[in-house]
Amino acid sequence: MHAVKKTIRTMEDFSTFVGLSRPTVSKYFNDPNSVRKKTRELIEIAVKQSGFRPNIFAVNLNRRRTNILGIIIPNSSDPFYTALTRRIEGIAEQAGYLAFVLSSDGKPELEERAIETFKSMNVAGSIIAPLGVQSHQDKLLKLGESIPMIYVDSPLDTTSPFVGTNNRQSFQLIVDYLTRSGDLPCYFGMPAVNSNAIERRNAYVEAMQSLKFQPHIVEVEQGSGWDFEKAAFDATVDILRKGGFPTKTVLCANDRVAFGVIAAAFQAGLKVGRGQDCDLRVAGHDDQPLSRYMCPPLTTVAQNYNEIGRLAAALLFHKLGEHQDSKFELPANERILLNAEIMLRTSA
Amino acid sequence: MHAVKKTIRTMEDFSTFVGLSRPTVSKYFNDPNSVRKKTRELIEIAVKQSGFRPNIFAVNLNRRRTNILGIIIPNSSDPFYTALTRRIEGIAEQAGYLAFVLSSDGKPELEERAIETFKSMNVAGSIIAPLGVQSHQDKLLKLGESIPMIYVDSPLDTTSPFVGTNNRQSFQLIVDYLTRSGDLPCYFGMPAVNSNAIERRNAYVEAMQSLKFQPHIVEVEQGSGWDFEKAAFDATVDILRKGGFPTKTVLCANDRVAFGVIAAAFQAGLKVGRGQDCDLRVAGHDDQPLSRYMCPPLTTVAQNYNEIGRLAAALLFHKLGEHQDSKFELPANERILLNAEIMLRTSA
DNA sequence: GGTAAATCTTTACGCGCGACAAGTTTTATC
DNA sequence: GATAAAACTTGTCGCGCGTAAAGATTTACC
Repeated sequence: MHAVKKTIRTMEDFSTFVGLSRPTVSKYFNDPNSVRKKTRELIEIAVKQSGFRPNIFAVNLNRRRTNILGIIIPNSSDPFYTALTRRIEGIAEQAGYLAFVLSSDGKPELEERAIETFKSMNVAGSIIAPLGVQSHQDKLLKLGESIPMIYVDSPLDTTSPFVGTNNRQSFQLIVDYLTRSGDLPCYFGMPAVNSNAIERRNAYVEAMQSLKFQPHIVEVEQGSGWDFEKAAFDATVDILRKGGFPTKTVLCANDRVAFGVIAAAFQAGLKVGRGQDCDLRVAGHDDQPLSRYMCPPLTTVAQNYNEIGRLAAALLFHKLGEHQDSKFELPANERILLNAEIMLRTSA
Repeated sequence: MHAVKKTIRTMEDFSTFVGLSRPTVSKYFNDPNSVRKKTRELIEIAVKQSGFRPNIFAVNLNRRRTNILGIIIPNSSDPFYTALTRRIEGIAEQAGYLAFVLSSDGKPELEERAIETFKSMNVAGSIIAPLGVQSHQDKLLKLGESIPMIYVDSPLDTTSPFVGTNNRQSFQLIVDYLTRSGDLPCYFGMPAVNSNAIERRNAYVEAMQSLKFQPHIVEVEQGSGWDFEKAAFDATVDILRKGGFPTKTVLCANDRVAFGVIAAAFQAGLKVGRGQDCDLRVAGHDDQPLSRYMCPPLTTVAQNYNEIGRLAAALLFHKLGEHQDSKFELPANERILLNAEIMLRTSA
């Protein structure tokens, strides 16, 4: 702390500082285990002292494969995607990769720009929550020819590697519960921002039919983008003015839709919940962080975003040929559907 | 679409494809206006056809200043920060910069890592929402010596460039309203994750005293990190069990705290709102996207995150010597406190 | 049409590091 | 202590592009 060294900028500077040759230091940064233990400790101490980190651009310019992972999510304000992202970021960092997150913000042109940015960065691999039918399928598939890509949340097509929630299972679960415990659920959709919108709708219908019940669908206005709460709120206000929902139980395509429905119901003076004195039951899907703090706490189905993130990363690393910890058991195939877990609270 | 050209990878390839020399093309990518209109159009057409983008690493390796901006936020799941981030990302992109967002996730060591990552990327400038007292002040200030840094949300110290909300004004506003319209507000704090925790507390006390009222502070348990809702929920459950709040109006340090309070009050059978039949008024601060969909809709003070983002970016670009649009009026000094706007809804 | 200015081309260097080859020193093994 | 293997050093090349200098060509203007 008393001697101010000449500023160490390059790996050259750093290597003379440590008293080693640059290639040796370079080897260390590429794989710490590729140098002798004594050398490794020497370098590690010097790193702490000097705070040196190799220049990211120089490292990745002249490398077969960069250490950058590209992540694209459709909405950066949705806690589900941010939580998923954080999980992947953490795993990536542990494996020595840097996760670069871009949001397509619901807009296909931004998704395209993100793809091009990743191309210009020569990312090693990519994890993408696509915009669905509006996605630049061709561009994504083309990028997928040169680098491994994993899709999450909603599949791009029927063949690309995918990790997400089994909507059929999750809706079976919640429909089962709702039909057993009260009024038949009608289904309140979400804007068709990705394939989940259609899939969940179908999953609901299927679940109802398997129980020999008549499905009831409440169509939500399209074109409202990712502001689910507002779309659902406005639609519910409208529905309540026109006589109410077809049944006294509303199963929403996701929690954010449920937030809008509950807010509108509350403001219309309706009491939401499963009590005797309640007017409406509302259930969601996803288990957002705030769902348990709703009034009433939202009954929903929890997507296992931790597992989705972990498996997507595992799948990606597998394709990158990374030797993972043995605890990272490899998924059997490349299309993984995780089961969801029902979260019984008091809204339904 | 019929002729498949030889794959264009480098700027060299691209320049022969366009029929220009590489330095000219290079000039174009650095500043499209530095080449003749005719040439510019030529290149632009070729870019569309080929989808070529210069390799980011090569570009930034040999440049006085990179085109990367580093952004650090303390919590990637908080809609306030993600909204702020999106705003900055958009402005950065328009100016030809790439915004790289990292989250310190409330942990000082992650904040330090983020700083080091940005150093190794040689970022042109940085916008940071610091962790406050726990921040690596020394590292941040040291980084600030070599590149321009702007702080947002909560100041690092008393001298560094800063853009944020004027807590004194905003709390004056809400305290004024609350005292005028009903019971005196007590103050429900937030975990001391940054300097806002202290500042807002003081702002409340000051506002109360200026009105000759006795301030009442409800201390919140520390050490709960960024899970504000849970901390507030648990604390409220405890408080209600022990006889309730000191007054019948609770002014929360932020909306997420208010969510927790409202949820706990609801589950305790209390009615929240400003009606005659209500047991408790609850007000927040920030105006989160979900606040208007709470039950009841949350009365709060809106931080102008759009302006915070815009001004932080403007300040940064100014320091980078970028010539901005004239509509970007330059802030007079480097510490900008924005006024907040009260959002009267029905919770208080 | 002549001249200067603007714009382009050609040529060359180097950013910081990965990668590889060839030579030298250290470590492990018996 | 001899021998081979492991680990290191020295030296060199090139990734794709920014940048600068010097010369060739085009444009603008009277």
